[in-house]
Amino acid sequence: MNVEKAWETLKEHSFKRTKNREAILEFLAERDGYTAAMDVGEFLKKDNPGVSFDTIYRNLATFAELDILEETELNGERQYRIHCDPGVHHHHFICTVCGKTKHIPSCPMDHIAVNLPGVEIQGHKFEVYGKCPQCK
Amino acid sequence: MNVEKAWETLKEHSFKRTKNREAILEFLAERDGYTAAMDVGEFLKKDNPGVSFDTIYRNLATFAELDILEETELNGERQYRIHCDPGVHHHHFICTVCGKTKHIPSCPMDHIAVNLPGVEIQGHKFEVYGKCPQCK
DNA sequence: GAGTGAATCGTAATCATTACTATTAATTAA
DNA sequence: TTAATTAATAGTAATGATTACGATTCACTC
Repeated sequence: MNVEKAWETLKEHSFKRTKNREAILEFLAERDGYTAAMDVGEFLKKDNPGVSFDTIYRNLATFAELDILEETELNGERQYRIHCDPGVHHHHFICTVCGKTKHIPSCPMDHIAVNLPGVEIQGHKFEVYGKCPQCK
Repeated sequence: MNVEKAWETLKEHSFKRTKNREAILEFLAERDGYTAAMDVGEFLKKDNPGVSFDTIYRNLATFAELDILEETELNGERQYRIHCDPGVHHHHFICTVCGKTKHIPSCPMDHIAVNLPGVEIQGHKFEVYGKCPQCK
């Protein structure tokens, strides 16, 4: 998912092109891992010191709903990254030091015979944690 | 893991037998799914209205460290359950309505060729979410 | 360029969790 | 069995991320 594509998606859904949204996408496009919502906010403050929590959290949630960003929760913090392969279900290795991720294309739900009679499966979470080569 | 076994483990590590700890174990032994820390606290208040956050969180964390309880984080809340198969690595299906769990004995790490050269794997999380037969 | 609703600001509230000190209680050993 | 000692707890304040909301500003349409 590149930034151009994201703007197309936003336009399709009648979202406006604002400085804050530009800054969020610009920032996350440069990173290749998960970033906490608060850290995104810190970046926005460089250009816009008065940016409000409302703006940060609302836009990140909007982007996640539109599948522009991927979202996860780590250590009680919400984390976001640019969708690395939109539309294709996958998982991640996540570095616990720097947040960088590695794509894991396979999904445990395909490989594991999950024997759960009578239940209605709505979703799942699979993440691998550790240290990336740079942080070891 | 039954309550007797838990007390043995606690004794081995020189933890004292207190009313609060008895109540926590009694409560969680009766449940067959994850329960939020705050909900455990609510139960403690029945017998001990003045119980403090410190007591609730400290004991739950202690129990998790001793492998008496299993711990997870769901919707930004810490959740605990009696360890259903201590010492044997496994995962859970978790009902998003009532919190009840079903044991998943297999682990994706055994079945998936995770190709992550150079990384140091420290852990992983695999949970399946949905509705149990009673909550459908 | 004016009108309109979306987006934002500024700030307060919420909610789970953490922190800390004084007090109480469970165990140990005399 | 009691006294000593040390863990455990109560009570309460602080923290930190997130949510909420009225007032204002801004992006886009006509």
